[in-house]
Amino acid sequence: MTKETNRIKQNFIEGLSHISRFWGLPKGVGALFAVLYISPAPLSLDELVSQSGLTKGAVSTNVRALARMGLVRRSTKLGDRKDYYEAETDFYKAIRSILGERQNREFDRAIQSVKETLDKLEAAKGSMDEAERKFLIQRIQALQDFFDAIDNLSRAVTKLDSLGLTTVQKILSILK
Amino acid sequence: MTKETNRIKQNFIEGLSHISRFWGLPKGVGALFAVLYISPAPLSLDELVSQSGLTKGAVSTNVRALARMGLVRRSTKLGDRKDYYEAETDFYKAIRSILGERQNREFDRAIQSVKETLDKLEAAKGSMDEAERKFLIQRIQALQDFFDAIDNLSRAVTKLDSLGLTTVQKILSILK
DNA sequence: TAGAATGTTTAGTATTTACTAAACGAAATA
DNA sequence: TATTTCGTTTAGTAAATACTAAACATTCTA
Repeated sequence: MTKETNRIKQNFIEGLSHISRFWGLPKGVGALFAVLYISPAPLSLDELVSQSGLTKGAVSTNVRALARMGLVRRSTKLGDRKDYYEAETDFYKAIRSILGERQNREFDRAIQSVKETLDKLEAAKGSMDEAERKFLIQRIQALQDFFDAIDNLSRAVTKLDSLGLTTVQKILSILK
Repeated sequence: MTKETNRIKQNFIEGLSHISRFWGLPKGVGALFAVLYISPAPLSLDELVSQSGLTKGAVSTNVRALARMGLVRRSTKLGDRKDYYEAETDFYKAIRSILGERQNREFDRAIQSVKETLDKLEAAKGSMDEAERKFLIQRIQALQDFFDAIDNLSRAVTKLDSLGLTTVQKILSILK
């Protein structure tokens, strides 16, 4: 591999590391995805270690996170007990996977707590100032509705085949 | 304010703190928004201090972050030099503000670095293996296209008046 | 079964982030 | 001009996070 090639790849890896951090993920996650994404063939954990500069432990956990998000796939070669990883190149598939993941975990629980507050308010009829109760219910219900809308949008997105420019234009033209 | 009322409010504040952290924001941000959101009137910085349990410094910086995101508005009262803050209740407006904010800042810069890599690859004709160059260009171009699609989607969203259930259903029904 | 190869987990550390307390600056009032 | 009121900034600290190095468990091979 030429010096120039190497420099360009390094630049790309750093770029994705940065984007990764911007999205609140460890930069190692971005770096590993970058390494895999510009590799024409699946890479083993040790290859990831040498190409990313991270240690085995870090690669192990970060690449697992990537797999959970659907951004990389795990594969094996016959007669080789190493695990190999390759980048998912269908980003829409990855988005669907990520949204699905988030849906089921903390996001739902977090939203649940808002619903809980609402239930408590409904039950508190009589035990608190009625005007205030009405006000709080109205406000928190509006928040709840908003979360539901987000939830629905995310469900909608997971059903799309892609998010190409034409799709977006289509959406826009219809709603404008 | 009754004990019960207080307990319910506290529950709500904790809920939003949690959601805030889930979205990668300081929990103080969520707490402050919650306090403002369930307040029928704008609150001063000192009132936020007492109702959130944070110190002045923390409230100052966190509430400023909220204002930058468009989730709270600053206001003043005549003949009173305190600043007052109130929650934005139009969440779609807030979303537009947040997306607009993100757009212009780091996200653009991050994406720019991918574009940069692409340019370098284009310029590297001759100075590296041609097959590999073509491969890298193809891959990174695909990533670039994806980012552009996201960018367009976010622009599209900022143009929507709301994201109500009917809107989402409309999108779905058209694209399915 | 001993040894090697592989991936995961753990314990400790470094880094980053968000907070507190207090100093500060600016603006209003006396 | 001195004093008070208010918000911001700063310096230091606490907490959370992501990493490294090494121990560990498991599976394969000799």
